[in-house]
Amino acid sequence: MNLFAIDLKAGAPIYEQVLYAARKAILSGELKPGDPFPSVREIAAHLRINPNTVQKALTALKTEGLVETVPGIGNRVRESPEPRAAERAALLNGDLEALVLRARQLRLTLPELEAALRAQWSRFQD
Amino acid sequence: MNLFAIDLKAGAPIYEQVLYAARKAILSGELKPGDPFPSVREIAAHLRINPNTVQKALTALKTEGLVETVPGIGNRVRESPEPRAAERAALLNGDLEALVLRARQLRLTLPELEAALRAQWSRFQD
DNA sequence: TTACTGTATTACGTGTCATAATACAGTAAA
DNA sequence: TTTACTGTATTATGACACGTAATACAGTAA
Repeated sequence: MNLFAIDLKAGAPIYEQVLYAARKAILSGELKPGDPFPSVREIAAHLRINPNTVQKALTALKTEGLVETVPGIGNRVRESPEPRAAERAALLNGDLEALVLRARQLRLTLPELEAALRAQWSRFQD
Repeated sequence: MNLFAIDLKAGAPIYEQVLYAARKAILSGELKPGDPFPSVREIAAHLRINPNTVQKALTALKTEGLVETVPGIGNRVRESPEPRAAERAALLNGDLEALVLRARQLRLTLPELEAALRAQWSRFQD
């Protein structure tokens, strides 16, 4: 099974790091809709962490609609679901405000920030 | 004493919310360098939280260089310190990547995201 | 039947968060 | 000097999240 890349670091919960790496792999196109998604026990063995910790991340992935489970078989990557307006608003208000705040604190200019944004954007498939 | 606006919500540690609100007040220009910064006990009484929780946020503000303490007198807003290159890189790589990832998940377009970024940017003083 | 899947449950240890109650040093004003 | 503010430090306690551990059960495939 193709295991997406994860390198665990201190400072954030393990299950969140697994969740983030899986999101990144799916949304960047590394894993495509219909592709098999690694099993709980496989990921756990590879990262040498507890299967329960992996399952916590998997539950979140299914809630987000990025992964679906075929009972008795395993998981696979889903077609991306329709986003919800409320989540869009939360990103555009809260998360962006926090980002701008930090950028201001670091004395970045708007052009610098925009350039960095576009650079990150281009790292994903369309 | 002028108390900056804070409305506590569930989901995030209280001291982080106090820290964020203080950062926002200072970086947005609501509180200017040289202005007195509210005392630990004053903020604690206003928000009806424990003074120790406020002090935790204050310690972080001093570490960031946004606030300084005059012993026996109180706190005041500092001149913003020089940003560190490492922190800039962390924002431009890690934080921006996470933002772009979420925006992609919500199927935002790059122009939409850029427009929202500029809108948030304009909410602060230059 | 055997060996994989996901899922659920209970228990334990650890650390963070928040509160609480004090205590101490520095400064200003009555 | 006394009083009343500042920030700071310490210790204790309770609630909760996180991670691990050990099982158990149902569904599917070879």
